[in-house]
Amino acid sequence: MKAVRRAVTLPVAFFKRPAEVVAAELLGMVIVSSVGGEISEGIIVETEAYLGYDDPASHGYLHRRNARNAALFGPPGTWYVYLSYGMHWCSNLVCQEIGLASAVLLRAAQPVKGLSVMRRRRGGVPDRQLCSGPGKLCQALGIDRGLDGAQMADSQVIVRPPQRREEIAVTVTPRVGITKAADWPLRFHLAGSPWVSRKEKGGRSSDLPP
DNA sequence: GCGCCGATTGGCT
DNA sequence: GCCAATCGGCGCC
Repeated sequence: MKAVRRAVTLPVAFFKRPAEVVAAELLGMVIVSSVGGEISEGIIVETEAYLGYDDPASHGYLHRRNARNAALFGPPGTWYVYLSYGMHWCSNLVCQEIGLASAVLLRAAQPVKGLSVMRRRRGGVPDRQLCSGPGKLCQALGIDRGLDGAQMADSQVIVRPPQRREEIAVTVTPRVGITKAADWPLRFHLAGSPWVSRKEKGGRSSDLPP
């Protein structure tokens, strides 16, 4: 009898590190959704780091905790999903340690599998825009509040390393759509990727070891 | 291609 | 009231 191939996902230890490290290393990894029994999958091309209670742009700034952001204060590897502007879901993975309120926001992905599912969920927009933003990514992958608070490895949406790790170039820019600490360079994306949420306008490129 | 603006919900001042 | 880790449509250059 053949050995069953177990789904390989990231260990909790991966998330037990500073959010900016996790954010950079998530680039090039694969996000796999089986929500609703339908597989859809993409390569993560854009992320943002939120550092925790010291970060004015973090929902957990100054330990501000409420019913909505409780998952952000959970253990590393926890999904934190919240509603933005009353209509878009945004997905984060908690980093570092319990209570720090540090996380990485998934901002964009390159669709690679389940394109028809994504197109249906996204209402037939051009493929380039299926996952080119945090709200779009959630809609394409079927992510909503149902994922909030789940441990990633036990959930219907997991992240795994790519089949083979290629050398990638990461560009760092300020974060998007925030007003506080808006100049902190904590947004990361694959250099030159056409699948990101907005065009590059400057930013520093650097090579990441394989 | 770029910038402005409305939609819509919930938590906070 | 006011604001927000957004999106898509519209007007204008």
